[in-house]
Amino acid sequence: VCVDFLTDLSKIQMLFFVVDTHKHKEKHKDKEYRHKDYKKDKERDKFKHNNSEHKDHSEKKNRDNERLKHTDSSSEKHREKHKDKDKERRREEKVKSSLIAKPKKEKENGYVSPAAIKNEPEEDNGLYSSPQHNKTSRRECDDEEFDCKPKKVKTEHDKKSKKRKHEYEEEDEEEEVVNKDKNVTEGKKSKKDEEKWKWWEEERSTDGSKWRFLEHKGPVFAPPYEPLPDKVKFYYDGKLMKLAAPAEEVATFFAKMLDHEYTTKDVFRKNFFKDWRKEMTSEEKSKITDLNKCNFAGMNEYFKAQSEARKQMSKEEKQKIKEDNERILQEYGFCIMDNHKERIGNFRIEPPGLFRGRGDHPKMGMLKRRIRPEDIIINCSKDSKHPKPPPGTKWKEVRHDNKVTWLASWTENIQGSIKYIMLNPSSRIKGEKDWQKYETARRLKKCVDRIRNQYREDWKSKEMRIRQRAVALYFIDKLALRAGNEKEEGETADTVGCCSLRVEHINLYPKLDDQEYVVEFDFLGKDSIRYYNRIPVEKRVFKNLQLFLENKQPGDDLFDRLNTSILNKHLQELMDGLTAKVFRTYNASITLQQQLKELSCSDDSVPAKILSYNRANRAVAILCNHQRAPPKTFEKSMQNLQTKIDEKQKQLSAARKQLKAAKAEHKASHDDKSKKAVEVKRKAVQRIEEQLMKLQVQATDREENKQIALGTSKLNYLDPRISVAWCKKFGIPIEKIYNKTQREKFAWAIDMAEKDFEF
DNA sequence: ATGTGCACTTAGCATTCATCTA
DNA sequence: TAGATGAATGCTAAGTGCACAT
Repeated sequence: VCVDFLTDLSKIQMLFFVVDTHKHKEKHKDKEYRHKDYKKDKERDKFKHNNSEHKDHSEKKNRDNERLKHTDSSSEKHREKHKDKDKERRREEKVKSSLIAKPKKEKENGYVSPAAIKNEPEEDNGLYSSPQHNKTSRRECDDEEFDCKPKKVKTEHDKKSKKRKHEYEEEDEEEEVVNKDKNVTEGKKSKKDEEKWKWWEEERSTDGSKWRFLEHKGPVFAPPYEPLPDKVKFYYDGKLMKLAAPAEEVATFFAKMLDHEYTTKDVFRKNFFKDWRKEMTSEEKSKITDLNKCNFAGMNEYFKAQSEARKQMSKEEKQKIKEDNERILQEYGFCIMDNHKERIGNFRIEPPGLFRGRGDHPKMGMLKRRIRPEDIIINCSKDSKHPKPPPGTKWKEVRHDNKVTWLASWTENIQGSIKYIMLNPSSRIKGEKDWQKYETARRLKKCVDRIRNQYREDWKSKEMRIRQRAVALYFIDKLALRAGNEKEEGETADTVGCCSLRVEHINLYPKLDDQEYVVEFDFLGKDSIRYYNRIPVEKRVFKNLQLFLENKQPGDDLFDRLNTSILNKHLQELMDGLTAKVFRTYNASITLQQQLKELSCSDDSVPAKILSYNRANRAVAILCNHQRAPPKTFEKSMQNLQTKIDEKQKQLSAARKQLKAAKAEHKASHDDKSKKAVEVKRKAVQRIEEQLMKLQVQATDREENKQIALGTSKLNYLDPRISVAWCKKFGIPIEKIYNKTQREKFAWAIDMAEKDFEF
């Protein structure tokens, strides 16, 4: 039965890339591989792909399941080539402090119902004047927003939803940590109350302000450095050496990472050493001139022992730490925004350390310096209780800008970018934005056909820039590529998106296997994750690409007449609020919806339905190229699971035998007792069958998920209302799909989506 | 058109927590 | 009950896109 069930399942859908563990196992054994020896691998890949048949039939997902993070050596070439373009680094501290918020153009805020005007005069002003509604005359995409705007049906509605909410909470408490919840602080209670606030049933402000009142306690700073005890030794060139605190601190950053691959990389070591020397006394500086002569082993052992000791702590000690953390959370982890207590996302300032850039980052290993109160800009209401800086210190600035959402900010010293302290995803301010994002994507749904027709027309344009724009847009739409902003060279890893693709990132095959006009993409995208895909395109696209490639070097831009701002300007004209990234959201969500429709079968058991959901989710993750390193223990845990399955199977056949025996017994005796025995056995068989099926489903799911990360798409690209509707339709408890954090983030969707919701 | 600063979203990896197993 | 394991959470880097200046 189970085997049949599984084969059926695999028949159902076609989004499967075949997991060829044999071929790929070796490569993935350790993740170190990912950054090494890439060039060779690239060649091998090409070869492999030329010769291996593609088993994946899904058009969009026609890509290798072997996508690796890596380092691209061709970037070197590229950097050389463009060196002349290199601009002066803007590393210098920009301490420009604009005290007052610049008057900005009003932000899109599309959900206000003209019928429900609030009394507050400040809101009246903006109410009808959402720029989005004034600007364009083409409104065909707009209506949706009005359908979904928060409805003001207070009383009635409230009762209903309150009841619903209660149901959720009860389930919550039964399934999760009831007991623990109780003995944790009182503060929890008011938090619980806050969770019930349904901001999505309220009107939105339309004047571009993000809040009216904001009060918080400021950030939590990293604990000060504690010098090492004397027993911890550091040797330079074999000789014992005691470092002064500043240099010692930086040395410990390195010592803690000794086991990490980073510390073997030249760039990392070079950057670290350079910055480390800046922290040394002149005496230290003159002695320590070669990183290779430094012996951090003693420090490294010390930290290992420390973390071991932490693990071995008694229950009481652990409990105390937990309570301390909880206290800090209660004090600093929340703020008051417009009459509601809201959770802050990251209220701790990033501690000092060594910069860990991803991929081939030119700045890896640089010292991330300690942030002091003097570096922090506080943002809060004028009439709020301002946060106090730690005794003896001052804030850099306190401002009152309600056009932004952050509570505190500082400038980071590696890239010179600004870091922010903002609210948790469950907050109103994040939730509204998220909801709005999906509404924009739904508007795109309404006009996507028109836009697609248009770019197909544009492939024929006599203007090069229009053709390039149209082809790029086609990629963004079809392959869900990122926009690809330009980046400053030498400041970050060499990665690209659609508009910044270079000639070296694609290969054209007029004919490949039995397909025509195949484009092969091979480049490093965000986070230096490799995007590898081969895909047949329409002839016209192919011819255009050939045209774009004419007379170009590998390091030249593929779309030399295009950048993201040109593209987005064009998109803005096609639909209000449309940008390149909306396509990713749209295609992700629509794919989920379609896949769910195709894969779900109401006769399936709950685990089977959830497998279907995960597969739909997976299709999206593949589309968006969301990868992960295969877990270190993957093979082992698969084996364990297989062992379990084997055992279950044995159990099952044993149970079946017993059932047979019982039946025979019953046939012979026809008494009540034997009848009962048959029933008991039958039940046992059934139970074991179910367990076995569950295990097998689990195994399938896990195997398919080896290199694919579902979380990112679930959290950022899939309209949660699709999932909620699906759960309601198929009677799946929402907890099976969203964990606690996710349910908090998507509370708005869980509350408002009914089973007939259509993206 | 181009450059730059800023605000905010999206991303994968590291660490911690909870649960299961021996 | 310790230790292993997988899930959840935390952390912060790396994107996108817009406003504004030149």
